[in-house]
Amino acid sequence: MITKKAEYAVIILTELAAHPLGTTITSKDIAARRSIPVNLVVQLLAVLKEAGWTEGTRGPTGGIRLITDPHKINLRAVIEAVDGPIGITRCLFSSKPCRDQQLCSLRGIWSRAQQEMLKVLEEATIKELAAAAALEC
Amino acid sequence: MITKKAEYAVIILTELAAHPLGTTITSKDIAARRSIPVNLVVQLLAVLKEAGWTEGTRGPTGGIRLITDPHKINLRAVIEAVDGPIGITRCLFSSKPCRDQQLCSLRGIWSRAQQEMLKVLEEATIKELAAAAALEC
DNA sequence: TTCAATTATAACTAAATTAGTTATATTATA
DNA sequence: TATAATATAACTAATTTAGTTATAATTGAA
Repeated sequence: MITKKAEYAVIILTELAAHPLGTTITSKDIAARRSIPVNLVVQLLAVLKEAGWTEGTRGPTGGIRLITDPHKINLRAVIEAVDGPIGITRCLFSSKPCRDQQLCSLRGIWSRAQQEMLKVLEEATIKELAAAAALEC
Repeated sequence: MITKKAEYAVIILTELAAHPLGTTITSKDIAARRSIPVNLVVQLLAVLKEAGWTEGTRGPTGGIRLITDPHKINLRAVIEAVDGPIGITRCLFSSKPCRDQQLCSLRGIWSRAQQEMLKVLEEATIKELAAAAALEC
C-alpha cells in the first residue's frame, strides 16, 4: 500500500508549489496548514531534500523552498522516494519470476495491473495538484 | 498490498480448475503441488467455500471441488474475498473524502490509479490462468 | 464398529511494517 | 548570545502479515 507518509510527502510538495517560486515556508507552517504532525514534516523533508527537490536554510527567517519545477515531479517518483519501490504484490519485488511456470502467468497479471496503476501516478504531477488546489480555494 | 494469502487463493482455485469438472482433490495434494503450507490451504479453502466457489466432502476419498464456472471467477473477487476491500491508499478506505479540498484532488488521482489496476484484475479469470498453465506444462 | 483420512473451525504467535514520537545536534539571524 | 529554524537518528506502540497449533466433525473401509 502507498503509505500515509508518501501521501504526506505529496501534500508537502503541493504546499511548497503553491507558493511563489524561490520563496520559503517553515516546516511548522506546512504542518499547520496541512494538519500533518510537525515531526513527520521534518522527517519527510529530509527525503525530499535527498531527492533533490527541496532545499532548506537554517536559523531564524530560514525555511524550505522548492528547487525543482513541480511540473517535473510526478507522484510515482515521490512515492518511491518515501516508500521505496512500489509493488502491489510481494512477488513483484523479487527480480526473478518464481520457480513455477504457473506462478509466472500470475506474475504477468500482477505486473500489468501494477503498470496501469503506475501510468496514472506517473502522469500526475505536483504542478497539476497545486493548480487544482488553487482553483478550489 | 495484495497479500500472499490472496495470491495463494488464486493459485488454489487455478489448481482446482485444472482438474476435470466435478472431480475432487485433497487439500494436501493442492498444498504439495503448489508448495503452499497445508494449513494455509485449509484456512483459505474456508474462505473460498464461504464465497460459494468450492465445496468439500469429508472422510477418506473426500476432497475439494470447484462448483463455479472458473470463467466467472475474476481475480479482484478472489482478492477481496481473502483480503477484504482493496485500497492502494488508506484514504480510499474511508467513504467520505477528507475535510480538505486539496486532499480531494489527490483522492481523485488515487482513485483513478486504483481503478486502472482493478480493471486488469477484473478482466483476469481463473479459467484463463488455468488455460495458460496447461499450455506451459 | 472402530480406525484413519479427510474437511472444518478457531485461537495463537513471531516478524515486519506503519505512523508517529523523542532527543539531540547544527546553523544563522537579530 | 539567545533563539528560531533545519537536520539527523533512534525509539515505540499499534497493526498487519504469514504461518502455526490445536481440536472438532465427518465418513469410508477394514
